[in-house]
Amino acid sequence: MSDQEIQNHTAECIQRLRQRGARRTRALELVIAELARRRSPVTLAELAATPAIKEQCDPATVYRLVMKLEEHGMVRRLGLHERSTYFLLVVAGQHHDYLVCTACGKMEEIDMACPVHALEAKLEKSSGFRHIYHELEFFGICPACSPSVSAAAH
Amino acid sequence: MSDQEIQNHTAECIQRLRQRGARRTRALELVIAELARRRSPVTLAELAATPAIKEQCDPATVYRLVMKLEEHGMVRRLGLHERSTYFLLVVAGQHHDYLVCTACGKMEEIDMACPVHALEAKLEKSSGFRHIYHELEFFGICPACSPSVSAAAH
DNA sequence: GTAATTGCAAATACTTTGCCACGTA
DNA sequence: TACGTGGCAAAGTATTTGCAATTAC
Repeated sequence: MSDQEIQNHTAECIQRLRQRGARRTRALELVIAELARRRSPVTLAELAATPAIKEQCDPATVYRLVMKLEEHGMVRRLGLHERSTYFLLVVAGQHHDYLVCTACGKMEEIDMACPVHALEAKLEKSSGFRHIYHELEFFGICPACSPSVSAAAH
Repeated sequence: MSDQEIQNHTAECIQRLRQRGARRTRALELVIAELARRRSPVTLAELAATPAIKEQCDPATVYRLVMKLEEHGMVRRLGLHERSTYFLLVVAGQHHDYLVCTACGKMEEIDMACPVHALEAKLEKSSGFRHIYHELEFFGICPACSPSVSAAAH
């Protein structure tokens, strides 16, 4: 996202939160802007360690803000099999799937049409679940790790 | 799986591990058999709390065994957005996707042809990753939770 | 002024490791 | 006997909460 888009999205998120009784605070702005700035999922620790945030917010505050954003559907969590959870800002029209190395943890976005979207509507009907979204990850051994991971794993 | 299939699969797993220097122990048998018996992903805590296991194994042992099984590709971990990780026995020809309620955590298997398998081979070529598998989960609000989760989430 | 928010510190929960005794081959 | 394995206990890491002080409106 461009700086302009980041600003717009940040403003929009804050606006939506304010309509639900939340207050506009510096910490909130910083966290949303940083999430918008990043293109990839981040852990709470990474987010809290961002210089601008680190200087001005307590990690507990970051935690509570991200939880609030998640409650309101503005942030999603991702299970990438690391010890800690990853979070990602929800931006309309944007969706990515990931390819993760089970040996070194390297994660890359997959650039392809996601074949699963079409199923969501169908699934809503058949299951009765609402607000369905999906998460799709591929796991494997990346080229760099290939040599060190022998046939042992299979 | 039937009792017979559970026994067969347990024996096969142990056999494969033994070929790699592992020893046949009671704890190993119990853990694999329990994983084979269950149809759904389990956490380490759940596994360790299984009566037969609880009586005869320390949780740390269960942890180490599951890690070992995972190293050898016999168990996979699943990110279902709970605080703890879920594990699932790998059985050739079996694959399931899941639908999880973000409000109560209820998880159900989805009974449908998985539309993603076909992509794995293609992805191996384009990415250079080896031994690719995928994980696909759908998240949403289940019918039981629908009333209590107002429009707030959207 | 009122209610939401923050920082700090402490409590949980989950995961991981060290070490020595033990069991398997 | 030799080395993988198990139990117990402790350490490490991530997450979550309590509470008083602060800030937004």
